[in-house]
Parts: sequence; structure tokens; C-alpha cells
Amino acid sequence: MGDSERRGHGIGKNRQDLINPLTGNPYTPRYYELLKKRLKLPITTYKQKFEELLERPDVPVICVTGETGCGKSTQVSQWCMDFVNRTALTGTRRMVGHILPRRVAAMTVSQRVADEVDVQIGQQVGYHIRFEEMFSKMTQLKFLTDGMLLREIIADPFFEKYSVIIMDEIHERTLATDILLGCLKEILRQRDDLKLVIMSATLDAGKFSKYFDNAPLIAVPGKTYPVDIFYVPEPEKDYVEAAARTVVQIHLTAEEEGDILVFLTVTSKLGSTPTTFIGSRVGSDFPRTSILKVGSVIWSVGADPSNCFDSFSILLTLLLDGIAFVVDPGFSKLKVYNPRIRVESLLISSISKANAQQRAGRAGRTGPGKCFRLFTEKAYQSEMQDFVYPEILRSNLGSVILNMKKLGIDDLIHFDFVDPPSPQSLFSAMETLNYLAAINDDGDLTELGSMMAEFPLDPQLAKMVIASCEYNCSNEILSICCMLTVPQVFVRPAEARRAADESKIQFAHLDGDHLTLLNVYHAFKQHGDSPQWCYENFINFRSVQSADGIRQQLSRIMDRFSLPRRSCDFTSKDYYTNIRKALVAGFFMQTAHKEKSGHYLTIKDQQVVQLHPSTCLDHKPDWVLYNEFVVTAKNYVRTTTDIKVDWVVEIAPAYFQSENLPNCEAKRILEKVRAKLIARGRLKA
DNA sequence: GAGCACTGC
Repeated sequence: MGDSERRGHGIGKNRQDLINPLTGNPYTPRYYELLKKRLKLPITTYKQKFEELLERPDVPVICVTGETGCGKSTQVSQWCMDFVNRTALTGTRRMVGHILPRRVAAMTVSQRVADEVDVQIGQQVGYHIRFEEMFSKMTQLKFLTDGMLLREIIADPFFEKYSVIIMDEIHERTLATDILLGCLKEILRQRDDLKLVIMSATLDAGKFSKYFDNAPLIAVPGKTYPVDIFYVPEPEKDYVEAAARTVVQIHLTAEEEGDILVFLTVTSKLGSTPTTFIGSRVGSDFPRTSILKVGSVIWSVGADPSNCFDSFSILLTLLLDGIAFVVDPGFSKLKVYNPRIRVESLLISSISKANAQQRAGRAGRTGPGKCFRLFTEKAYQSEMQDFVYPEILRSNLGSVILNMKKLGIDDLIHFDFVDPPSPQSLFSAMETLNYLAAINDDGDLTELGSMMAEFPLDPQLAKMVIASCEYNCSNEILSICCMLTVPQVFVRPAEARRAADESKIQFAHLDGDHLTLLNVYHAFKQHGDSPQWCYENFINFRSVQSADGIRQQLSRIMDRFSLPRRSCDFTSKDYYTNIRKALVAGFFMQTAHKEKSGHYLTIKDQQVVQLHPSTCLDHKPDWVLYNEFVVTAKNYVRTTTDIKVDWVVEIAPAYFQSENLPNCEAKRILEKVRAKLIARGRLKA
């Protein structure tokens, strides 16, 4: 705590006391207002202990745990900034980097800290997230997303910009965090002037402390009240119904005041507005505010069902006090990866004990609370995992490996991961990168791979973008690539499905959905990026707008590598053919063949798939390329384009060599085509 | 002929 803070409300007699050392200006009234609140935070008691640890040269890593709301994110970074200012040697002053997994969190926490230390955001305190740089030369404390730090480390392998790095919310265990933790452990061996602060939710703390050679741990108790936990006696068949029922019951019987928080995941049952679903069962005279978590969207239920929060307010809302009841069905939507068929999908899966405890904790923020778990106590005790598997164990590792190779980490098998991925999943991703020519047969990054790593894209997309220059259609592929990267371009409101489908027809390209997306992008630009036009044509404005932003970023990267941005003549018969060939250059591993029986099999893994009904293809081509494999009631390939077998053999000869292929109809055709192309001199034997 | 969209660069 600075001198002025110790004097409480800063009614110092000496004018000097009222000067903000960061700016040289007197503190504003707002500063004192916030200071009062800061002094009451649970974490404030631990300031001295933390600072002592920070000063000790033999302590490179400090772990801090505490529940949301204890103040760790806002206060610890200020203490670190003070520390750097106290100890900074003349000459180069280094920064404090505060890493959070989400953009919104990085923005809101940095704004809060800037307010608390009474500076303008972007000056001494700033943030850096994708598409937004809010910092300057004088920035001493910078908030950034983990993905952003992963970009920075490429240019600055020892984090020499920083004196202190704070890794916050690491229990979320994003891919980027896991790579960074491994890198940081190594960097700390080589830099004795770097401090690392690890912050996580309480339960996982021991694991990280141990990983960093038993780093000292500061555990901040939460300011919480007891929460009674209730279980259902029998497993619930339909948890959405059960959740609605429970909400009604609380409403009718509970005497306590307070709001209800329900954790739901998106399911078909809920439709586009879970509000209506719950609302229809709860009735309209529902006095309590229900906040329903649906993916990343929070919906409020109550008198005004249209009153739903946008994603920016979610964090703030969830931090809001006043919740006395939690209804927890015990599920969340989780990415799972099947390495055998190389498919990532979102599955509704059971949450972990740690998740369940965190959810229950929401009920005890302002007073005693109740948590209704819609699963049995036995399931909790014996079936739930302690923690959900971290993302790195549930993902296709293509991007991860590309990133790590770019950082010069060659031996991935012996890299010190907190949770090492299996050698099989590493190998399968290496194989994919090898087919894309991003790494050579020795596992070393090629020049192409090094370039691919610079693009914030999946390896296939990066390869496609770079390859498109050879096909004279990089402008078009760039647009398609961005449209593939953003969510849900076509809007289909429940009440206007037919109108939406009819509207989509005007963009439809009969050769495939990729070209349809290109048409949408072009139309969007022709109509001057108009939100109104989007609305009228059932196009998701936010999606196409962000596609446009990504496009600008990717364009700059292309320019940096002198990759020509070109289009071939629109009237040429090759215009669309070139584009489709460029698609093949990136996605040749995601192709399917129509068997004689009429159904499609994926080439490499022989999965039976169907074209997703949303496709614009008006025919069933013999060969299709797909962007996505989705598993719902059936296996579908979504966003598909008609391709010619000659192209795949010509463009990816190594991949389509027959020894790689399972014995099937497609293999025999590919062999014939191969022989034909060799005979014509279009392919080397 | 179904509907199911988690984040980050």
C-alpha cells in the first residue's frame, strides 16, 4: 500500500500526499472512493506477505488462489507494478504482463485497474487483445490474452519486455496457457530477473505449485457464506425439464429472498431462446430474476423475456451479488477430440467436481444459499472427475505443434507440459503437418510451415491461403477463409425459417457452400457493410463484420510475406475452378467420395457421412471437400464443395498414394486417376 | 432433409 493509501482516505495535510506518483497529478475523488472499497477486499490482508515473497530472489514463482471477487486480479497486478517501480534499475524499465484467457476480461480488468490507480486507460495501464491495442510507450502494466502472449513470445522468446508475468485464471487451462506455462518454466531457468505469479481457483492450486517446484502458495479465503447442497435421489432423464421444475419449485416454496442462477447448455430442446422455454413453464408472473447460462450467453427470465444481456455484461453479471439459489444440471458443452478419426466435436458432457463446487459457490456470495444439483450424490462421489481434462488433451494438436515448432521447441515428447498429451496425438498431428508440407520428414519446420505459423489460423486454412497465390485467387480465398472462421453466417430464426431459406437461395452457388460464402461476403461489401442489409437478408451482421476484420489482419500478414493478393478474371471459365483447387490445396485431407451405394465415405477414415441438409449443392457430386465433420443424430459433413478427383491426386500426390489408403472403392479410382495422370505427364511416378 | 453456434490468435 502506498503512503497515501495508508492514511486511509487520503486527507493528508501535505499536498505531496495527494499526488499520484504515476502521473504527477493530484488524485481525483474517484480514486479515494475506489480505495475505500479496495481496502475491504479479502486479498488486501495478504499484501505484505505477497510483497515479501516478491522481493525474495530465491522465489521465482508465487501461486495465489482465491475465488472470484476476492480481488486478486485487480490488486496483485498493482502490487507487482509497485514492485517493479521500486526495484527498477535506471535504464530499461520492464513491464508487468497480466495474462487472462478472455478478451472481455482483459479489457474490463484493465479498465478497473486503471480507474483504481487513477490513470487514463492506455497510458500507464493498458491492454492488448486481437484487433485492439490500448497501450503506449509509458505503459507499465499491460493486460493481454494468453493467445496474444503466445504471439509475443515468437518475437521475444525470453519475454525480455517483462519483469513480472501474471498468469491469471489458469485453472481454465486453455491451449495457449498450457504451452506458455511450459515455456515459462524453461525461461525462468535462464532469467533470474523474471517473476511469475500464478493465479487460479482454489481447488487446482496444489497442482500448479507442484509443477513449479513447490512454489509458495497464498490462499485467500473467499468472503462466502455456507451453501446447502441438495441432490436428486434418482438420475434425471430430462435435465432441462428438471431444471424448469426446480426453478418453479424454488419460486413457489422458498422463503428466502434472492435470485436463481441456472446453468444450462444449448440443446435442440431449448431452441434459439431458452428464455421462452423456461418462461413457458414458469409462467409470466415470475418475480425473481433468473439468469441462465447458455454457452456464452446469459439470458434473463422474468417479467421481460427480451431482457437478455450481451456477452460483454456476462462477466459483470456473474460477479453480481444477490444470487441465493443455484440450479445445476451438471453438464456443460465440451470439445472432445477423437484422434482415431481426427474429428473434434462439441459434446454435452458431465462437469467435474471442481466445476460443481464453483457453481455452488455462486449461491453464497451475499448470504447463505442453496444449490440444487440435478444429479445424484453417488454420481458426484463416484462418477465425476475431480477436474475436466485440460483442452490440450482434448484437441487436435496441429496448431499447437506448429506454434511450438515456430518457437524452436523440437522435442515435443520431452517438453515439460503440465499434462503431456499422448505421443499418439502428437504423432497424428505431426503427420497432418507433414502432409501439409509444414514440417519435413525429420519433423523440422519448413519455410512454408514457418510462414503458416504466422497466420492466426488452423494449419489447413493457413496452407490454403498461402497456396491460393499459385492459383491466382488469393483475394477470393482470403474472403472464404474468413467466412469459415467466424460463427454462423446464415441466420435462421425459428419463426422465419422459410423466409431465411428463401433468402439464402440468392447467394447459393451450385458448386458448393464455400463459393456461396464468397457470394455473401461480396454482397455484404457491395451493400456498404450495411447492418440493415444483413438483417433483411438473414445474414449475421456481427459474423460478416468480424470476417471483414480478420480479412484485414490476414491481408497485412500476406503483404508482409509478399504473398500477392490477386484475382483472376471473373469472366474466365477458370475463376471458380481456381478457387476450388485452392480449397483442395488446404483441405485435401477432408474429402469424401460417393460410393456406388449412393452414400459418402470419408477418404482417409472411411466414415459414413451425409451432406448436411443446409448445403447449397443441388446435386450429389462424386467427390466433395468439407470444412467440418459434425456428429449429431448422424454423421454430417458441413460446408461442402464439389471437387474433381484429378485435382486431389494432382495437388496432394503424397497424401493420395495408395499405401496410405484403406481398401475401398475410392482407392481403386484414385489409383486409376494416378496412372492416367502419370501417363499424361501431369504427375511424376 | 436437419436444426446443436466454446474460446483465442
